[in-house]
Amino acid sequence: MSNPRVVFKATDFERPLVTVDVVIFTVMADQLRVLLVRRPEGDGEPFPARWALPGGFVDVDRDASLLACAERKLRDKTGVAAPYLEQLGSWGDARRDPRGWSTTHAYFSLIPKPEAVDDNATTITEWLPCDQAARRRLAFDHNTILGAAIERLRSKVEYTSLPAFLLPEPFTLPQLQRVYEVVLGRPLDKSAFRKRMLDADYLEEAGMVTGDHGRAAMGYRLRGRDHPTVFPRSFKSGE
Amino acid sequence: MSNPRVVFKATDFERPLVTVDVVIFTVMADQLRVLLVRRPEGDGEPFPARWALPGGFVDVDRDASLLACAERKLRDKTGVAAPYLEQLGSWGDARRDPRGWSTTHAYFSLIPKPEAVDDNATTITEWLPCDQAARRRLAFDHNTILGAAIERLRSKVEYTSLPAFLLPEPFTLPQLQRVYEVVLGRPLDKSAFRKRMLDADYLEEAGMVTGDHGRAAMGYRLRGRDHPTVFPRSFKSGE
DNA sequence: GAAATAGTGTCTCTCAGACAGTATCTC
DNA sequence: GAGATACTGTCTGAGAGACACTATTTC
Repeated sequence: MSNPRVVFKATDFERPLVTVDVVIFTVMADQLRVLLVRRPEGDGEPFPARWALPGGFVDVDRDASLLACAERKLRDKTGVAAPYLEQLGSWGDARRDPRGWSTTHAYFSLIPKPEAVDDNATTITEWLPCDQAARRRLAFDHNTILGAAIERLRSKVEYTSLPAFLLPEPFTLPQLQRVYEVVLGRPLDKSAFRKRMLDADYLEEAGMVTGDHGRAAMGYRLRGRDHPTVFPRSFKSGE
Repeated sequence: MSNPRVVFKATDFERPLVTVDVVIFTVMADQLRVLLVRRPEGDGEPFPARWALPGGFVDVDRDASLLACAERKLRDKTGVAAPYLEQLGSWGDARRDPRGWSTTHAYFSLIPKPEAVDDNATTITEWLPCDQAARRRLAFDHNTILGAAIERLRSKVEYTSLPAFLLPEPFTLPQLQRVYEVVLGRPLDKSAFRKRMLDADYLEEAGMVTGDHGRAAMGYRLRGRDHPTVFPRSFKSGE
C-alpha cells in the first residue's frame, strides 16, 4: 500500500529501543534476595561484565505482549512458569543505554526459593541479598529500577499478602510470619499477625505440617494465586 | 563503526512503536472528567475520528525522556505546565495498533479545572465525565488504560491527598471534601475528614476565603506540590 | 434574627497490639 | 518431664465515625 504523495507518516519516526527487565525476588536463608545476571563482554556490548537485572529486547516475532516477554525472561532464568508477576513501571530516555534512546518495561516477580539453581550455562547468575545488590553499581539505570522494586515490595508487604508468593506450598503461619519479618526488617506480634491472615480468608488449610522440633502446625495454601489479598489496614497503624 | 564479521547485533531487532498517552483528570460541575481527543481522519490513520486519550509517538529528537514526553503532550493539550503527573503503567503487544507491534507508556495527571478551554484549533478535544468516557468505544486499547486510571485514582483517593491536585489554590476544606466525595461517589463525615486532613500536616494556611453564602472558611495551599501525602488509614475501615 | 455554611466536642465501637496463658510435638 | 514450638484469650489504648453542638457569615 504505497502512497504516491510524499507524506510524513507517524511510523517514520525513529524508534527507540524496547526492552523488558524483571526484578525477581525470593527469600533464601532468611534474607530477601534478588536475581542478578552478569552482562556479556562481547563486542559492542554496553556495560560489559557488569551485574544487571535479567532482561533484554522485546522480540516482536516471539513475544505476543510485554507481559509474555517478561514471562519468557523469567522462565529462561529460573524455570518458574507461574509466578507472581506484576508490572513495576517503565523507564526511558536518551541516555540510559549507549546504543540509543531506549525504554524498558520493568516487572517484578516473587518466587519461592528455587530448588536447584537452574544453571543455564549461557549466563552467570547470582542470588544476592537485596541490600547488597542495591549498593552495587549495576548496568544501565538498574539501580533506580531495583530501588523502585524494593520500595514497592516493602510498601505492599505492609498491607497485602504478597509474601505468601515467596514460599512454597504448603506453608505454615509461623513460616509466613518469618517472611513478613524478613522483608519488613522488624518483628511482628504473633497474635495480631494470625488474626489478620486468617480473617482475610485468603488461605486454605492443607493438612498438618510437622517441623523438626516442637508442635506440628497447620499448613496452608493460597486460595487464589493470581491476585494478592489487600488487608483492610496496615501493620502498626501510622508507622 | 562497521563490523567485518557477520554478527547479529541486538540493536538489529525490529523495533516496536513507542508512544505515550496521558489520562488527564479534572473536576468540573461536581463531576470527575477526563480529556479526550478526536483521532484525525487522514490517510492511513488508525481509528479515524474515534475518541482517544491524548498521546502520540515519542520523538527521540525532542523528548529527553518518557516523562518529558508526557509533560509535552499535557502542555500541548491543556497549557498546564506543573501538574500532578504520575506513571500509570505500560501496555504493549502485537495487535493494539494496526500499524504494528506497539507499546504505550501511560501517565495520569490531575489538574484544576482549566480556566479557558485552550482551544488549540488543530485537535478537537472534550472534557467528558469519566463514566461516560469509560462506556465509549475508544481508539486502541484506551478503554483498558482509562479503566486502569480510574481504578487507580479511586483507590488512591481512599488514603492519599490526591484530590487536592484537582483544585486551584487556595482551597477550603469543605471544597476539598466535596472533591473527595465526587471522586469516591459517597459522602464523608465532616469531622473525621477534617481531622485526617489537618493531622496529616500537608496543608498550609493561606488566609480566609469568603464564599457566596455563609461563614468564611480558611483557605489552604499544599505544602509540597511534588508528592501526594499518604494517610495512615483508609476512609471507612475495611470497606 | 433566619438561613447557610464553617468548624468543634464528645461518645462509642472497633480493632490492632501487648502479653500471658494453654496445647502439642520431640527427645 | 523438659524444651521447643504452635496456638488462643484477654486487656487496653488509639482512632475513626456518628452526630450534636457552637461559630461566623450574608440577607
